Amino acid sequence: MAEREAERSVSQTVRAQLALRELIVSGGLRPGERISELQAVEVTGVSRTPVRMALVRLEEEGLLEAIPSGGFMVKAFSERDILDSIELRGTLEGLAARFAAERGVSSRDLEPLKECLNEIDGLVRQEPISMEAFSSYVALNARFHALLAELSRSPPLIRQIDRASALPFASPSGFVMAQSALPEARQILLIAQDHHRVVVDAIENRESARAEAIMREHARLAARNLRLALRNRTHLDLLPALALISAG
Amino acid sequence: MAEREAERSVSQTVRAQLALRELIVSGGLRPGERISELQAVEVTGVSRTPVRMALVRLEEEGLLEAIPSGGFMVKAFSERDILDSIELRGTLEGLAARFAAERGVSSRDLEPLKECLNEIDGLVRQEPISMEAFSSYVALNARFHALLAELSRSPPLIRQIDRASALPFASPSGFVMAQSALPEARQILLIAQDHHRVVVDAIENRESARAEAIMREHARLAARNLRLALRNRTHLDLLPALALISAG
DNA sequence: TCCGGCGCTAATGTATACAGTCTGAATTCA
DNA sequence: TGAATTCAGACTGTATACATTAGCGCCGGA
Repeated sequence: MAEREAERSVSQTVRAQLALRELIVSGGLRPGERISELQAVEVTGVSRTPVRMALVRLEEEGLLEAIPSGGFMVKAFSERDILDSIELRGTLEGLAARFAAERGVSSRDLEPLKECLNEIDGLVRQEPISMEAFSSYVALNARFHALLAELSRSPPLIRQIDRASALPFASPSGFVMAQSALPEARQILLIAQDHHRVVVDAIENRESARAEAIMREHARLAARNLRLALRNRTHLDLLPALALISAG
Repeated sequence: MAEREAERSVSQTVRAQLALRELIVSGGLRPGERISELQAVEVTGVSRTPVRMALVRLEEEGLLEAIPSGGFMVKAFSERDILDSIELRGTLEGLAARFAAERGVSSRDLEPLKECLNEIDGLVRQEPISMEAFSSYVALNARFHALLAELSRSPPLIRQIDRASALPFASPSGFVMAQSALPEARQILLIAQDHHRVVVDAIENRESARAEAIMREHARLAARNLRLALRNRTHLDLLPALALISAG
């Protein structure tokens, strides 16, 4: 073993999990397609035991589905599933925002959030948003949402949001980048950024109801945009990617 | 192998998972206590491989926590964690109720819910509620909440509710039964049952906002009762049990 | 030609052997 | 006497061998 000397620090299980997740979200395996252990062994380069562990974790994560007769397949999501997931996440994040506002946060805690906001501002200011900028936006947006969840100071809620976010919003694939060329993209991003700003303001002023409402609205906007996007391009393959951009 | 001929139908992994979960929620292992694989092997009677799978699943489920240096320990929950979990579940169930109301359900779909309601009615009618009746109530209440989640027709949401419900509400242990003797128990059950009735009515009449609001209120009542109960008896060991009764 | 049964192959589920590492204690030196 | 270092034990992480089962194709009969 130890064929690859680099990055031997992390466990084989984690490496397998990352590799398989990447394979799934990048579209290397079609939804509904079976994923055999030996196949996974070849892909990841580790033994069957860590591969199995990774598969179990990915199942719990929601990316895989157990086949009754044994083994796993890539989980397939309907359009409705993804729309629901967006609203679900919005609801959870609304609760997180409410908790943050109710519990009260110091301005010191809000600092990272505001930094994030400013960085995003710098990105969306560009007129046609470059693919690189859009890529950065995706990362920053994820960071903002993660920070917001943390602000709730509720481990159970943070955990749940993590679970809810993991799935249909996973892939920063090529499809996503392609979306950045759309003329509406910048508009969506500007509105989403406005939502971000409002929620920070609401939390700062302890307006819990407003904080919760805006995050729900944020999700509703995302869902609406996804629905619109689906009118134009009906490739189901694009769903995860579209969900990502729509989730703003 | 096959030392126990009975129940060879289910896989070793599932058996191990059930046995270990029972061990944890029944209090056989204290929160924070480490659970070694060999120990688990002795308890479950299966080999290390299925035991490991079960441990990973239980970690993803939230009952266990990974120790950085390796292995797992029983997860410890603070009072705040449990209160948050109750509110979290209420929020998710509120969304489920809203989905059900928005999407519209046939009276045929509501039939099982109403049956459940009637059965609970029969139980709470008794003046001092017997331990057996209370035990039945716990089961029926869980059934009601599961049915409600199903009514949302949203697999992602159902899954999430399942996850949120699993944890601090797990153990139907002896402690729970002891609670049934409390004089306030019946009052709590009656109010909770009223909530149940209202949500079914709201869904039937497509009042989505009302359906959502009542489930949130339901959770808030539960949280308040738990807080009150904690004033009297401050044993942290009782938390899961108290959460269960308070979750009504 | 079609249907059914039988056998094979391959993949999963399980068990166990092996290696690396962390913990804890005991011993030794300052 | 205290602290540090080393050694031993155990436990996890990993790899692989074994068994069982499900799926699938082929062959034979109607």
